[in-house]
Amino acid sequence: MAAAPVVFVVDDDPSVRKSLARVVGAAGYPVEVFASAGEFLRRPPSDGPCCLVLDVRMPGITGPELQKTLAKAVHRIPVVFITGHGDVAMSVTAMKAGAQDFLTKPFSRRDLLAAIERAVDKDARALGSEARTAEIQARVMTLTPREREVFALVVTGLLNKQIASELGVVEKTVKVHRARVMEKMRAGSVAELVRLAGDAGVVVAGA
Amino acid sequence: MAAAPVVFVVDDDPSVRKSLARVVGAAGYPVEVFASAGEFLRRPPSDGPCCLVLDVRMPGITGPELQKTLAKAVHRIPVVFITGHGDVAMSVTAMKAGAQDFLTKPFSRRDLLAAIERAVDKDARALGSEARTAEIQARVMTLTPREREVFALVVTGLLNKQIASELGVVEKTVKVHRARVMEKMRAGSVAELVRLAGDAGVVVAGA
DNA sequence: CCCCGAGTGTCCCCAAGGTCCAATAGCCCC
DNA sequence: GGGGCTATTGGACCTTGGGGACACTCGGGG
Repeated sequence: MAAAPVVFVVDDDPSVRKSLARVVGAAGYPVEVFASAGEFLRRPPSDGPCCLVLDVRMPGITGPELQKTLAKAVHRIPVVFITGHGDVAMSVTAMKAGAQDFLTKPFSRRDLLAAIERAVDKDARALGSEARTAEIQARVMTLTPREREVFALVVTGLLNKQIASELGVVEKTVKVHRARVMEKMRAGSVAELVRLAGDAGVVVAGA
Repeated sequence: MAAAPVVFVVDDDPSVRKSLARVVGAAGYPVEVFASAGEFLRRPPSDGPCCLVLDVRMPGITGPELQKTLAKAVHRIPVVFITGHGDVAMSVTAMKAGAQDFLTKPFSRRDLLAAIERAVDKDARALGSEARTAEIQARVMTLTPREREVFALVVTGLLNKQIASELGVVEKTVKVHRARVMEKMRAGSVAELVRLAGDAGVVVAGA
């Protein structure tokens, strides 16, 4: 059922594009090639697992610039750099910026495919946890403002009466909100609720 | 109160060692220099924040080999590589293995000190969360086997009676163990307990 | 005017947790 | 071998906290 991971190739050299598309395609990946960073950016973001094989030196937007642009957008996508004229400083910068790999030509297709597999695996995992987080966030969105407040206080471990005085209401009211929170968040227990809050990226204040 | 971050330097070239020690020392870091990886490994592991400035090419154990050795041991320490003859493949391998930075000679002292600061900051943060995890693990160690079982089942959100039937005992017994768990783990609420379990690295099964 | 978010009250039930007490089994030390 | 200690188990009793059911109020927006 899992969508096949897509490999995007961005390189200004037509012969390199063709060669890469052939090698990667032969390994069983759907491939999409782009002649420039701008062309790639105009493409709607992928929703499935994917990775980006990116040339460093290109006219217009360069590889590292594209990497930076993608990082600034939410656009999570693992990058495998390829280059003919790499230097150490460039590779280190790219790796520190989160690149998955950095290959210098000539590289073996084994190395390339290994890098792609690593990148694609990583993306699939990231996608999974991201989907989970999004699902939880969606549930949080269904909460009313007041319910959200109660939610936050419940997961810190406060008693209903403490939450009540914190919010300046009576305990009964807290119970009502609390019950709605449990229902909307689909949590069967406080333990589950706490774990949901954690996975939603919420860092509890009063630790 | 925080112990000053220590910078370890491992380089086989005496003049490089001397020069590095001077530059790093002038920046205010306590410095310890070693002429070989083996010499560094004989040193008792640092307990405070630190980082390792490591030459790549050395007779005997090389820089990357030392990095690998340290990674295999629990020995968390950020590595900043320096080298005179770096190539891209080497730098990429080192970065993928978790190096913080990879500088090629000649590098400015600004670059070196920036890399060291980054590395040391990272280590300080890692040290903090590690200390917290260790503290929690220590509390878990004070639990009896039975208490640990109850602990695990409580953080999954089960009711006392469910835990009881799971363990083949009556509810009362579970309450007793549960109370001891809360006390020994110093948790004031189930929410806190769940967060402690998470921070202890425990992944709950029945998610 | 009706719906929704928010707040509140009253009963009632069940879950959690504490107190006092007690028994059994394994272990270490003298 | 006896005494003390810990882990584990269990019972009776009581208090507090959590949560469901049902009813009612109030203000704002469509």
